[in-house]
This record gives sequence, C-alpha cells and structure tokens, in this order.
Amino acid sequence: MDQRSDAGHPTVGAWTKRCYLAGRALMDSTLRPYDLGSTQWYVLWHLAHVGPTVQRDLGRALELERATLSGIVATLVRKGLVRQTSSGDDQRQRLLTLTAAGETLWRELPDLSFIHDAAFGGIDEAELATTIRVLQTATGRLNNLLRKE
Amino acid sequence: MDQRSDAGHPTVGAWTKRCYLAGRALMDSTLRPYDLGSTQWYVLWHLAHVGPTVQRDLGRALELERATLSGIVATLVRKGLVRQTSSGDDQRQRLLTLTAAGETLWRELPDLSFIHDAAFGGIDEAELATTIRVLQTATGRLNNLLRKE
DNA sequence: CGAATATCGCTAGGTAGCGAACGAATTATG
DNA sequence: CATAATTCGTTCGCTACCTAGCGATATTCG
Repeated sequence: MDQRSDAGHPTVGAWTKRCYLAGRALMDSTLRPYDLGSTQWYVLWHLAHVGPTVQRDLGRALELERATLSGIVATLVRKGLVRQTSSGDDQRQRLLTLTAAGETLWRELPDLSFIHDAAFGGIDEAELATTIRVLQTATGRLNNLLRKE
Repeated sequence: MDQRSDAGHPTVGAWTKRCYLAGRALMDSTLRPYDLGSTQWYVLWHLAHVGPTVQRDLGRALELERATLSGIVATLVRKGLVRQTSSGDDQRQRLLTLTAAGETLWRELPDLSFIHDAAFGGIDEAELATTIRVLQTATGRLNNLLRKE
C-alpha cells in the first residue's frame, strides 16, 4: 500500500509502509544467521517469556490469523524448536512448548529491542504519542470499514 | 513486526504494522471483485496515468525490488492486462503497456483514494505532519542500519 | 438428549515482499 | 579494443500475510 498522492509528495500511508517494511527488513537481516524469520522470533519470544501457550491464545497475542500461525508453527516444529502437544482441556487445542533445542537457540539469539530503540529512540515523547494516536485512529477507521463490507 | 514492548503497552512499531496491514486489507477487499491485488492496482494506476513505462522505472516509482515487480508483472501479463515489449534503446529493458483489456478494466475500477481519506481525513494537519516526520526519521535510521550490515 | 452452531487447527491457493544467482546486454576501465 | 564490472529482468526459494473450506471437537439450545 503505497498510497502516494497523485502529486507525488509523501503521504502518511506511504511512510507507514516504508517504516513497517524497513523495520521488518532489519529484523530479518539480523535473524538471517539463525535461519529465523521475524514472526518466528515473536513465537519463540512468547514461549520463552510466557511459557507454554495454547496456539489459539498465541494467535490472539500476536494478532495473527489461525492459518498464518499454523504455517509458522509448522515451520518451527519442522526445525525442532517447538513441540505441539494436545491440551488436556480441549481436544481441539494444541499446546505449544519450546523444545530443548528451542531453549538453547533462544539463549543464543541477539536482543532485538535495539531495533525499536534505534528507530524511535530520542524522539520527543509528545511526538511519539501523537504518532501513535494518529495511527491508532486510522487503524480503527480502516477496520470499521472492513467490518462493514 | 509487532515490536510490542515487554509490558504489552502499545508501541509505535506495533501501530505502524497494524495500520499498514489494515490499509492493505481494505484495498484488497475492495479489489477482490476485480480479482486484483493492491500492488497490481498500483501498476495499472501508473500505466494508466503516466503511460507506457520501462519496468526498471516502474520499480523505482513503486519502490519494489526487481524480483518482486517481475512476479507482479508476470501475473498481469498472464491476465492479459499488460503487454511487455522490448524497448528500443536498451535490449535488456522491457517496456510495459496497458492492453485494451487493461484499459477497459481500469475504467471499471473504483477510485481507491477514499481509503486514504477515510483513514487520515479530518485529522489535524500538524499532527499528520508530525506523524510523517516521525515515520520518516525512523525509516531513515532503519535503512542506515540495514546498509551497514 | 439431540441437533444446530461455534471454535480450533489444518490445508489449499492466493498476493506481496525479500535475497541470491544467472544470462544477456551495456558500460567502464585498463 | 578487450576485459571487467554493472545493470535488467527472470527464476528459485523463502517468510508472512490473507480467505475459504474441511474435519473434529465443544457448546448451545430447542
């Protein structure tokens, strides 16, 4: 979504895309030596910090569709980093746990918080708050339109 | 790239992702009846407004890698909407032109500018300017880090 | 209780993005 | 001029997002 105006001057939409893709690119390139994608990293992060999690809850936490997470988990299982066991309560649910290999790899991984700091560190707090409010407003409006279709 | 903080409160990065994805989702769902993706729409837009364009220049205008655009153009060619001819000057270059079918389809397509208006319309100009500046700064920093790797 | 409904995870098929590597063509350089 | 370096577009293989639809399980409700 470039959303650049006809005149070619920069729009909020265009910068939103650029910024999102640049951040993801830096995450990806940092994680490339570990053969890990950015969203795979978030799954490991969650399992390492929160502990074993039912797939459904993980999907809600990371704001991913079931199908999307399903594929990412399959990759991590194939790599031997995550284990899927059937949860006792609900036979449909799958409980996700880090394997020993997953825990070992997690300890080797670099801290990725430097990316957010590098991007937004030192910027005036009020301006950051404004940015969040604008993006939040726009997102809400877009999701409203989406739901009405 | 969620980039949500450990505490879980919203970060600029998280909202950047949400906003970008919400905008693209609305574009995609608007274009679904025409069996067209958002970036395909941008290619048609450019060819309809600017005229026949060398693939390389189109890639720069839309800020897409050669490989990415290559695939998108292939799809549009397969659909019979765009024609690829070899440019006279440089035998490597490929000139892109709308076919008759492409021009016909373009005339039927809805105006998508309502999306940007719906998202950011009515928001204080100064706040929008701040948002752009923050995102622009962050993007620049991220790209700097990327280049240094 | 039994039937309709909802939810969980998976598969299939699609778009959009990337890097790496390659052939062909062009440009720069020794 | 000949060779080296670059550029253009393609292909390959990957991540990450989506919708639609399926089977199995839970839940709700008549």
